[in-house]
Formats: sequence, structure tokens, C-alpha cells
Amino acid sequence: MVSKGNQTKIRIVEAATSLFAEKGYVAVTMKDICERCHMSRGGVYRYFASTKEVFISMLDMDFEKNLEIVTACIQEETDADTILKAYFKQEIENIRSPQSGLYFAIHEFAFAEPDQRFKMNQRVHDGIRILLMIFEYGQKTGAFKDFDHEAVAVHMIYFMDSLKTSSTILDISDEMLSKQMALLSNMVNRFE
Amino acid sequence: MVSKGNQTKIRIVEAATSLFAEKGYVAVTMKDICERCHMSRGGVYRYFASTKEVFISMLDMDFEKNLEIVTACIQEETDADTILKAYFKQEIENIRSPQSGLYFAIHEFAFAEPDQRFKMNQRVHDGIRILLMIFEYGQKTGAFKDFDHEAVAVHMIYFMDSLKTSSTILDISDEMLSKQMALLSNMVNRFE
DNA sequence: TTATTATACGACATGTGTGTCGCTTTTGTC
DNA sequence: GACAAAAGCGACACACATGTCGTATAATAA
Repeated sequence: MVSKGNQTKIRIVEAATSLFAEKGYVAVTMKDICERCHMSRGGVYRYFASTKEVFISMLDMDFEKNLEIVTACIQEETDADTILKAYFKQEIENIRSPQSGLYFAIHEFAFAEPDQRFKMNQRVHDGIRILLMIFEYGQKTGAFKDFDHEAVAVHMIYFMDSLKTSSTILDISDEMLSKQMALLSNMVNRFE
Repeated sequence: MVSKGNQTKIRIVEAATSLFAEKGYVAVTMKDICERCHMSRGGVYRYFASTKEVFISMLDMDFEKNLEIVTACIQEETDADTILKAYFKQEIENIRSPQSGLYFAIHEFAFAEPDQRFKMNQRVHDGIRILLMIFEYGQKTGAFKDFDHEAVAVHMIYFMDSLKTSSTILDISDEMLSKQMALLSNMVNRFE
């Protein structure tokens, strides 16, 4: 028997995702979610007991997707510098996406639900690990100069996070955005 | 006649501030504030009609304080590099402060109240302006190398913001923190 | 001391979200 | 088509925050 319930679950999470992107985490209610996915309270509560559960589900789905994209990106490209550029480009797309409000919601979630903060730490840590892989590869091939890999990785992740989290709130021009990426590139590339 | 009401107003805002630092902006209710400052609903509502008003009051007070500190810092020190270091040091103190949750609350406030986002932009803009002043001074005296002042200022502000905003959520060691400050210093200092 | 006014109180009516539960509808199987 | 199980519904009781308003208390002036 193919479960129809799983389909519904995805439908609910997708509806909730758009809500989280618009209103953040705390402000979204179960009632909102019910309305957005055109279901009754009873229907939604069959699958999720709280917005917290919905959010966790969303995080898990989103995370799988992200990991796929990045690993595909790494295997496809050959030059370390090109990989890094592609990585930056992808992040810029995330910043410019209408869904970018989600990054703020994730922060809010971590703040509001202390028992889930390990997920944020996990997320950050994974991001750092990916950058470290790129750095190591780039240094072996001579594309990158000598620098403190970990510190720079941490720096990039935090900085990107700031851009993503506040993209809904603050205006930043395309020009400034590419200047920022150049600053980051300068931290690893040979030429001054 | 010396107004007692103004004293009470400050008392309310101070109580609310500690709440915002603990729970963020959205999660704090008027009821919470009443309890924290040991006043009745009627008493508090005489001064503020909503948590939004309380928060705005808090922002204004906090802002004045910050401006004073920074300008005092600039006038006191002589060497540009020392000024920058002092600036970093102050920011680290903010990150480590038990009140650091406030930075997240400010983000949440800006996200939740679109009509108040201009205040955030103002805040960021002022931060950038201060850095630009330091940079200009530093370059004149030969302490700093040649670089894109605006881009680096924007970078520092965003990066610091990330550290402050996520300090409640993520762990970062003292060692890593000083490494990060070194990375920022390298963006402006002469030696490689 | 008394009158006046600013300050503070807390009960109340209202609005809104929560989670449950018995019932109906749909789906899949025999 | 009949039956059982899964999926979906929406009314209900409950919890909680809001904002108001008549009353009480404290502060100040005459």
C-alpha cells in the first residue's frame, strides 16, 4: 500500500515553509498552517502536534536538499577557485531568493527552542567542513595561498549567515555583494 | 515638578530589556513585562500601549548609550590601529555579555515590524560611518594600507552582527574569536 | 488638613490559538 | 459491492494575552 499520508505530510510542510519565510518561526500558528494548506485542524494535527514539529520536519527535508547540491557542485568542477566561486554564487542566489526569510526563521527557531540548537551547530559545522575540503584541495593544487583554514572557513560561514539572515531586513546592492565576495576570495587566493 | 512617571517609564523599559534579552522580541508579552517590573496591567498600559512601543523606547535609550561610548573611544586614543583594536574589544565584550540576546531580539523586531526596519538600516549605516572615520584617519597617518573603505566597513559590520546575533545560539571559543579579529585587522593593516 | 491630580490597581469582556474527540468521508482490499 | 482502515473534518472546552475602565492610593499644592 502506497501511503497517501506521506504526500499530505509534504504538502503541509511546504505550506508551512512559505509561511515561515514570510513571518518567521514564532509568529506562525497551527491555524495559519491549516489555512495555508486548506486543511482542518484535525487533519493537520494527525501529522504534527505543533509548529515546532513542522519546523523540524522542514529542516530535515531542506538539509538533505542542500547537501545534494553542494556535493554535486564539488564533484562537477575541477578548479578549486571555480568551486569556491560557484559556492559563493549559490549563496548569493539564496540571499536573493524570495524564500530568504527562511534563514531568519531558522535563527529564530534556534533561539526559541534551546533543545534544538544542536541542529544549528550541526549546520554550521557541516558548512565549515565543506569549505575545509575546498581549501585543502585548493592548496594542494597551488591555487590558494597559505592561510589558517579553519579560521577563514568560520569567517566565511558566519559572514554568509549574516547576509542571509538579514537579507529581508537590510538592503544590499548587487555591486556591494560582489565586492564582499571578492574580499572573501582575497583571503585564500594567491594574488594580492 | 519632577515627574515620577519618567522614572517608572525607565523602570518598565529596564525590566522589559532583560526579558527581551532572554526571550527575544516576539515571545515577550505585556503580561510578562508587568510581572517582571512588579506592576499591574493598568499601570504599565498608562505608559506603553504595546510591547512594540516598549521595544522602540528601549532601542532609543540603548542607541544613545552606544554612540557615547564609541565617540569617547575615538577621542581618547591616538593611534588608528589602537582605536580599531579598542573597537573590536568592545564588540567582543558585547558578544560575551549576558545581555547579548538583545542583538537577536533587535533582528527579530526588525523582521516582525517592517515599518521599523529603517531603524536597523540607520543602525548599520551609523556603524559603517564610524568605521569609515577610523579608516580615513588610519590611512592619513600611514597606519593602514590602501583598500576599499566602504566594502571593508560593510564587511566588518555584517560579520560583527553575525557574531552578536548568534552568540546565544552558537558556541565560539575565545581563541577563535581573536583569530577572527585578526582576520579583520589584516584587511586594513600594512603587514601581510 | 483638604482638595486636586497623577499614578497605580485589578477585574472584566473580548479575541485568538490550542489540542481533543467523535463523526464523516475516502481509500484500498477481498 | 462490502468491509475495514486510513484520512480528514469541525465543534468544543480550555488557556492565555489584550486593552479598558471604574476605583483606590499616593503625591502635591493650597
